[in-house]
Amino acid sequence: MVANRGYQSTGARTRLQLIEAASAILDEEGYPAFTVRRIAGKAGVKPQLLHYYFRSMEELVVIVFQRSCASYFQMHDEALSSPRPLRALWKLNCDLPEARRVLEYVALAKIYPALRAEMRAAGMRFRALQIEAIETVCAQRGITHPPMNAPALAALMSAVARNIVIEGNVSMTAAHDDVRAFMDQVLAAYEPRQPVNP
Amino acid sequence: MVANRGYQSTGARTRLQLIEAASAILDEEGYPAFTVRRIAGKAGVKPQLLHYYFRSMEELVVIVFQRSCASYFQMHDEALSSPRPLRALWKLNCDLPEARRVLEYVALAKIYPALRAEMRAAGMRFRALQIEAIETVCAQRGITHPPMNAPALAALMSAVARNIVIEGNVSMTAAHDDVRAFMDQVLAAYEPRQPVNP
DNA sequence: TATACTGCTTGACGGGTGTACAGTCGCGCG
DNA sequence: CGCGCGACTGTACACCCGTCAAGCAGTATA
Repeated sequence: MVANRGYQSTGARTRLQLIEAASAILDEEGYPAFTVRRIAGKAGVKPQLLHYYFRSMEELVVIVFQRSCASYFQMHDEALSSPRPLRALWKLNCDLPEARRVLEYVALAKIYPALRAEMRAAGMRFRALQIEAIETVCAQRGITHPPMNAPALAALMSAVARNIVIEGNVSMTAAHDDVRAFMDQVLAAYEPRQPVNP
Repeated sequence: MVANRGYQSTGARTRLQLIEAASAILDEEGYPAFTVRRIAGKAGVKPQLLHYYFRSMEELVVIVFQRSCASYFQMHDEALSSPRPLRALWKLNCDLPEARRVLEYVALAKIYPALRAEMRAAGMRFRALQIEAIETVCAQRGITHPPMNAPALAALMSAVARNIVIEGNVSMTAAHDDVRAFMDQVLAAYEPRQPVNP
């Protein structure tokens, strides 16, 4: 038997290539380029192979999304485990590539109902984690009267970061620094601005 | 000469029908249905007429967007002229159909560069108006130390409202009431919650 | 050696997309 | 009447879309 370089078979390897190509396409060219032929082209593979490995585009897009989620979950988890979880979370929310991706999925969700369901589930999962983290921070730091309740802060961070991306998509950056400063001020009620000195 | 029912000619009337059909399609079915044939079908007209009146889909989408802007400008203006401009603005921002539309345009802007430019211009225009309105409110009510500066508040309102719509698109409503409550609390620093009694 | 299975290729289907352009109809005007 | 013109139609192009069925090479299994 031949060494299989970490893959169960060449088939699984091709499959992975397709998933990665799809992911890359979405990042680099956005939802309009998320098509059978473009993805296969990017993967250097015949378009029909896509239907050999995936029932349909809908199945593929869901898998790609779940993969995004998994990798995001790691970053998310690291952020929430860091010394200043809320600052880290906010920074993660502001991560451009990651936030852009969400918008592409939003567009695709209009076409693929299964993706819609998946996004809903993931969204609620992440929000719940964030709410929990915020409440933990409040408890640990003895913050009894935060500027807003935990769900509101979680939703606020998502909203502001996401809107910066949306507006950025049409080259609108006015007021972004201001709203960033505001968020910084809000977070200051929870966590110090500077990292704890070693 | 025949009475022309308010239109310069039947041609102009058909043209308007197409624009309205395009607008309706975008509202009812979203960006994926924004196609020559669907729009013409909705208008009850042969698809080729679309290219008789418009150079391309890009031209049409820009015109449709400008029309949206014009009608939105009216509402926007009324809101900012009302006794409690910020409350009215917030309510307008939360207007579902209107906010949904923006998302469809965002998706289309990925395809049509001209729309991108148009959206940028419009976005900056509206934001500037809002900032001005916020500053006026502060001046009139003697608010010298608002919770945040005017640009931040303007961006914040857009962001929060827009995110509610985005999440609503995937049936996510968790934390929305909370973040609404927070916005209400923020606005309370500027304007009373209840309308002034007559 | 025969069989079955995996991985992939070939070729094609039906339908949708935006766009182009020559032709036709009806009506007003000279 | 005849001309012109604006409104509209017929027909067509080239391309892209997702999907499917059949076949084929190589390997593993029996």
